[in-house]
Amino acid sequence: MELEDYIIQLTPIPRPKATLIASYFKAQTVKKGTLLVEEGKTSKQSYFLKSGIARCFLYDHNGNEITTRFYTAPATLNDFQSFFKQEPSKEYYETLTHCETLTIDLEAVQYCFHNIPEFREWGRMMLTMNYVALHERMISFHKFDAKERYLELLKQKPQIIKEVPLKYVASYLGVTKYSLSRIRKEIITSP
Amino acid sequence: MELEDYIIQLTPIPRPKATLIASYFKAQTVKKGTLLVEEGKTSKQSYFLKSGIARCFLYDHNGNEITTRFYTAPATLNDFQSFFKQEPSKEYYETLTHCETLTIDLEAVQYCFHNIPEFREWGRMMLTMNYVALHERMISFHKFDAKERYLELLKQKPQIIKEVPLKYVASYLGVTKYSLSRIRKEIITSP
DNA sequence: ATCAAAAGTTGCCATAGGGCAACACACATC
DNA sequence: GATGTGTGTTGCCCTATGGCAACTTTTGAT
Repeated sequence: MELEDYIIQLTPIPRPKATLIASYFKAQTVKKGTLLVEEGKTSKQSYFLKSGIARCFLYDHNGNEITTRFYTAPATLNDFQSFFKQEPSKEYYETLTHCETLTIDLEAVQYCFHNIPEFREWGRMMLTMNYVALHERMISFHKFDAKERYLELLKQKPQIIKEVPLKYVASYLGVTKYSLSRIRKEIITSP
Repeated sequence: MELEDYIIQLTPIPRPKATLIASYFKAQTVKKGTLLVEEGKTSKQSYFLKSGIARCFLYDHNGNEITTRFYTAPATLNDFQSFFKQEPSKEYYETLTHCETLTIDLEAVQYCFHNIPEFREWGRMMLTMNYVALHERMISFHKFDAKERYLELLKQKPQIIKEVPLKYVASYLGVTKYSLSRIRKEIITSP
């Protein structure tokens, strides 16, 4: 999906303004397995994912990777804390497929923030949406068990279940790959 | 803590501006056990907690209360989704002690948003802080077990452990009150 | 087509935490 | 001081999930 259309879809904004905002982004193609943001480094860019899938992950104290979030196009991707505060990121962001992205650097974001009120509004919308999504995720951990969370993800984002290796999905759901494999089996054998 | 000082502490802003912002809030005292926001109702106000403790909670599918967040003064308290989008809240917000609050309604917030750039900035800061805090919480669920989460809470917000009934703390940590009671015992008997 | 590496599955046993029921304790009210 | 309600503890057993090791399947590179 094009960035313009993505913006218009999410916030009431005249098309020319959306086009203007989109003009500050630069197109890029990124191959599978690329780290867009690295732990310990300060994020210099924000991304719009035009096509493809990405994930955010970190390591626990045993050195195991934990996937904390998936991004499926169309989506915006950045590390709020690192990008806006210009401090080292605590997580990695990695493409899981070949991706087409649009990128924008902090300078351009700040320029747009000051000069395009609709951009501010869009930014606030993005932040709120992210907060709400995270909150829902947190609640699902309290209310549901692993199997229910898996079924919910399958319903909401089947693309992830289909295209992403099980181990990443497992840690995202808060279980091991062994457990998730058993959950799958259970679902298949007893519907 | 006074709202002015709270604002100044969190965002670079001249005191007169902070005073101006604070002037849009109205003082109130609220007794223990009051619901500030109710599930199913649209939140009309945002709160600054000058003193006291509050919590946010909801019910799972078994009818059990789950505490999703604690607020210890000084803190701002609102339901972003319900307040800003004016849609029904999905959760309850309840005072756990007698509280002194300052309240502001949506109209005043919007007026300030349009007329005080520093207020916008402060709002964005609040939202970012909330997002980051929630994200940290989410990560702690992936990385740590119940005992470790308890010890972390004890370190970060001892006031909550001291003053809030165990059952609320338990559901906040994602365990039953039985398990939390056992975790406590374990910590006492084997340090 | 072949082969190596990555991904996924499964048997086995270990462990964390759930949930009931009974009990202990504190404190507020009368 | 008696009584009741809310709070916290604990014994018991059960279930969900963890984690290792061995295995099968899929995928990707040459």
